[in-house]
Amino acid sequence: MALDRDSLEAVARLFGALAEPTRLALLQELKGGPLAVGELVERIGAKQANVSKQLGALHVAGLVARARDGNLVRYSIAEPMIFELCELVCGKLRRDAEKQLAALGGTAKRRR
Amino acid sequence: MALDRDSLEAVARLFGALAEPTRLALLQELKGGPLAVGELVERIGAKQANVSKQLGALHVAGLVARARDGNLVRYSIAEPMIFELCELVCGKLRRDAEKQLAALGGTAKRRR
DNA sequence: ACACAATATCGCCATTTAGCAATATTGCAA
DNA sequence: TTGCAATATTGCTAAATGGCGATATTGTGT
Repeated sequence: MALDRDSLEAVARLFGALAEPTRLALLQELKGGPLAVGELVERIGAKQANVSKQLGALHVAGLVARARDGNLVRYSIAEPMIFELCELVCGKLRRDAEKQLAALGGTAKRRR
Repeated sequence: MALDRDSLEAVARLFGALAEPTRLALLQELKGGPLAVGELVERIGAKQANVSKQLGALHVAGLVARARDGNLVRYSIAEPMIFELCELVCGKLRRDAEKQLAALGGTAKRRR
């Protein structure tokens, strides 16, 4: 079935939330379990203000959940689906890289 | 395994290519088979210049292939994977919409 | 009350980008 | 060649956005 303009915009917004390296890095860290903002700041080496902002964007998109825990705020993955998304994309990138290698005369690559 | 900064940027670029309603509309039309630029212009009701531009973006991202056919240029899907991506996203949006409905007291929804 | 730590928000700047009109390119036919 | 149709590109403007420093908010102690 064909999606109407509004649905396409909603899909685009969701993809847009995944279209930034910093946000992807945050999601990657959260894959291991909930983390507080400060821990995320240390791990990805970005400024606190920006980490907070990007977490806010992920939260608005419904991809992460927030939970106050005393003085800190713990974020967690709200949509495990995003890892399937990333796997699909990584698969394409791997295929592209292998093609590139082959075109440059790399050693034969295994096909599974 | 954790992706490095460059890989995250590559993934982000790919998601970015899917983060625009017009480009999603183009891909949706191409799902039915290859189409020339003019046909796409008619179907999605956008200006020719913009359609050409967005098709170029999709091509750079490696999502569509172009083939000259006489005086026209036919585009086609180069990565069927994108439809799995969209299906995952649409699934989430449907779940969200159902939740919203339930919260507002909508009729009971079937669980599969 | 106070001080302090963790997080969020604000104002700003620089970059990116969708859309547009106009123009350039490309290929076909006469 | 000339003319015409299909597509691409260019120059532009307006809007969105990532990152920054500074500041505001919130919660926990004392």
